[in-house]
Amino acid sequence: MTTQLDATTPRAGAGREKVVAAALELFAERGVSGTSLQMIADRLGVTKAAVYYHFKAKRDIVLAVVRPALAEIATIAEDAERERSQAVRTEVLLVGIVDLLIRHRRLYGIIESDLAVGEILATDPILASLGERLAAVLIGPDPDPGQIVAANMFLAGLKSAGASAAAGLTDDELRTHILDCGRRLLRRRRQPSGRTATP
Amino acid sequence: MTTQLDATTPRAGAGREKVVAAALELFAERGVSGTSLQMIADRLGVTKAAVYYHFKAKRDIVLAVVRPALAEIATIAEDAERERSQAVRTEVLLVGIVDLLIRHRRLYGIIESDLAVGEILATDPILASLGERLAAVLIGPDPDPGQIVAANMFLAGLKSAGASAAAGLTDDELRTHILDCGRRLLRRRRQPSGRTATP
DNA sequence: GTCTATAAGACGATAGAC
DNA sequence: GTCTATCGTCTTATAGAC
Repeated sequence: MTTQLDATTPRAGAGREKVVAAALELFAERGVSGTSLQMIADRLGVTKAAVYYHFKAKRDIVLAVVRPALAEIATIAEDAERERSQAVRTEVLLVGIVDLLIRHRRLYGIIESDLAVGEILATDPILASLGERLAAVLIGPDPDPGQIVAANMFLAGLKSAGASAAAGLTDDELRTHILDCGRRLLRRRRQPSGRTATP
Repeated sequence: MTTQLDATTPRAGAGREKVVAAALELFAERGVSGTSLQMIADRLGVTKAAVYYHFKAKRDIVLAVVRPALAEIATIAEDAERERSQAVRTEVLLVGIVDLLIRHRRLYGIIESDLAVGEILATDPILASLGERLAAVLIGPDPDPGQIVAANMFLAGLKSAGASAAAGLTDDELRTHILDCGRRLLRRRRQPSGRTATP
């Protein structure tokens, strides 16, 4: 084992990762605003100052918790963007996001359920535009308002669908049901104004 | 004008209602946890102590802001429960909730986007069970897991669908699109295991 | 009904010893 | 890498004058 740097996290260490793990649990339980550095320190059995050795601000802990999953979403969006048909782009992104949600169930709720997180994410220019970019790939170039509403409902609903309904479901069952919801919401409908295809 | 009590708020007064109005604005802008009593007082041009004359705790302000709309939802749920067919119950509740969302756009986001609100609402036994009760009426007596996931996605997605997509839409257009989403998600599908009807 | 003043404590963050 | 100790600020909430 060398001390070479990891690609995603500068100076990754055991202590640093313990902080991230404890923060993830607490953020999921009580929200980011509802979690103090004292609580993170208590869960690890250390003091606040020890936590500050690994991260110089709370904001950096939030980013460290959230960034890996968001980077994964960005990769999935790139994969989807390479597809030539919009129907396939939608399907690739849909399956990719749902799969990611299943693998990181708790994380999705953290991002979606705290206004403070949005402000922190807005700091990072790549992360800031991710939400809009997802919606854009999900529904294609010139969407009608109905599609925008549907895409937003799906992306926001992912959180709760994964959380409160997860009671007795296996990962595979949950994935199937959420995918079904996504397809229902995002399937292209006939244009209300008449034309169904362009030459 | 007499000084008789209002049914919903004990000792309703102009000052009290100003506090509620200012709190509603701030909660919508910055979340409940992100709003201090100082901010509410500043917006009204008074001191914190003046706010404390009307409400003895922040918790009570949150309840005063949220309770009227939740009471309305409860009434709609009762109306829906009186219908004999499940399809009609779903439709009545669906239309009622969406209509309420349109009328109180900001409020829905407040309830959904702050874990602290959930804890406060859990204090009030009637309000606490409202979410589960809504899902129950929305999908009927013995729902399959897919319906539960769909109902949760719809109820959670309402918030974001109303907020970020509302850019250039009139209330009526937004209502139409959200209703369309709700019907797509909640329409009963064939049972995957075979039987489509019971004798 | 609104004010000043203040209590009592949590918060994020820092300095410096070990 | 973790500690003690602390700074300065913010928080909810109260007491008592006007």
